Amino acid sequence: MADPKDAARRQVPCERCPLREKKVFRPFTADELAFVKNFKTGELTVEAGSMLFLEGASSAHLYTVLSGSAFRYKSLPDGRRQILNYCFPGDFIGLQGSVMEEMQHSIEALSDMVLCVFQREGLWRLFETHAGLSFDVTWLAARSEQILDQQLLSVGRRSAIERCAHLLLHLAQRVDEVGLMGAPNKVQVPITQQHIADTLGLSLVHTNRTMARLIRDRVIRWKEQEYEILNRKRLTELAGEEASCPVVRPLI
Amino acid sequence: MADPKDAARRQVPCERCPLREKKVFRPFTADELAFVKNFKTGELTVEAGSMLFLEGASSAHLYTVLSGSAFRYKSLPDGRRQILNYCFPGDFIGLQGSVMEEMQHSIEALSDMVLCVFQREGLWRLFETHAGLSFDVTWLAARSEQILDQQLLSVGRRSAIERCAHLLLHLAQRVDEVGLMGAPNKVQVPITQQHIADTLGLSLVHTNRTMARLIRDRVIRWKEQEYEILNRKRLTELAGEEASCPVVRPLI
DNA sequence: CGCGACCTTGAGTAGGCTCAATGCCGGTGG
DNA sequence: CCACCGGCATTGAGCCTACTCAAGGTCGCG
Repeated sequence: MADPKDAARRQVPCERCPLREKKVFRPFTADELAFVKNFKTGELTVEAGSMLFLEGASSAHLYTVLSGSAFRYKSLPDGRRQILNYCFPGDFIGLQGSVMEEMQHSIEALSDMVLCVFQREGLWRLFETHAGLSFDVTWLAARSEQILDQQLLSVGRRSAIERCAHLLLHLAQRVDEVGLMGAPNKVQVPITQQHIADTLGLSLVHTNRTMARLIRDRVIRWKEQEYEILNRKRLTELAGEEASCPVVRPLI
Repeated sequence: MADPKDAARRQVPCERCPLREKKVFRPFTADELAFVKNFKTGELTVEAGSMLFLEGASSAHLYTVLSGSAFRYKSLPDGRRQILNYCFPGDFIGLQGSVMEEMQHSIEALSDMVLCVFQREGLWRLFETHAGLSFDVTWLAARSEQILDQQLLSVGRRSAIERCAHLLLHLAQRVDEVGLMGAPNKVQVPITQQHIADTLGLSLVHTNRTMARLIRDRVIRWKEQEYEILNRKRLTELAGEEASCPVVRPLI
């Protein structure tokens, strides 16, 4: 797990990284690209279900997701679990671990993943030599805080069906941003209803019944590895909020 | 509101800022201190109840809380409100607004406050010239994300009494860190039970009943402008978690 | 064919919600 | 000085959303 020996050798050179072409990511200067290329120490391939980070452990690495997805969570001593956020391609993860001594959350791969690996010390050089990239790191931190804010609003103040609607839209948007939406409105994310329950602070049974309502009313279609949005208008009404427009962001 | 004309003239010079003496804040170099002093453009005094930031507006300012406290929240169109976090002396607020175009949350003063004012553009100079301070800004962003993680775990997965216990301990610790705890275990924070309810995702009535249990069992004492922890051990048991140890942090 | 992972469904319960009233200040204006 | 009002805390009653416990059902895989 996170063992450098597993790092794949077939590196994709950063300047030809397929992610970088997506329009959500801001163009980098040649200099920035060169730095990032050097900052990157390898690639890591992990299987679905692997732990990328473990609460309480410390971590020497930072990652950028190249492909696949993961989720970040915290647990209570008795096993209750709260999923905090999801990680998709382009997401920069592990900053907390590089900045504090000890991870306060765990991250588990939802699917097989490929990750760009960076060393914790490299981050310091980044701050010393590249103001623009430093700002980007901060920007990304602020953005993930924003997502967390939304999530907290949902869990604290929305009803079960509103929470489901909001989450389904949120995931759809994030997947779409990185061009992973299969057919239009087909969201391919390998989550189970248990994941949804743990994200929304609901029980599995109640989540199932709530999703069943959405399915019965033909608002969505649900399959094990993907779902489809059939009635986006209705889903948005239920979520009771605008879907914030996608913003151009850095890819480190 | 946030009007530069209100900026008080009686600036405290940063090098003699009383906050800076507290041991929670890391010592700054003379150079860092000089930069921050220059970065600071004034002070702002606001009354309890004022809005520091408004969801949907944009903001040209960043603040560091010098005295007083505030809370950060989001609302749903129908008025349901979720408090996301509290702001105490030493907290650096408004980063989201400086980094994104538009605020995604509001901040309201709980008490009269004095704030250090910084200009958004100054932040860019900070990143260009001071790697250490840039890292600090990122560190602070990561830290507030951590607090949010804890909060989300609470709201999503803890019972009402566990949530109350956790929040009361959390606030106590934050207040203590900056040396604002009155008598030992006396936490002076001007929050109402409505604030607690909105923080924890509970109704006012249920919050009241839950607090009543804590009061009846002599775990805490509750007054309008402060509460006192009578039985910290019990409160910690209820919260079902360690109170994370205070960490040395930067003060910008 | 059995097993594990996931989804479904039923039944009963309870934690937390809403509505509604009351009590208790402290401030304000007549 | 008193009456009134607004903000906050408190309490009762009834309800409902969401939870728990418990069984299946389906599907893919070894």
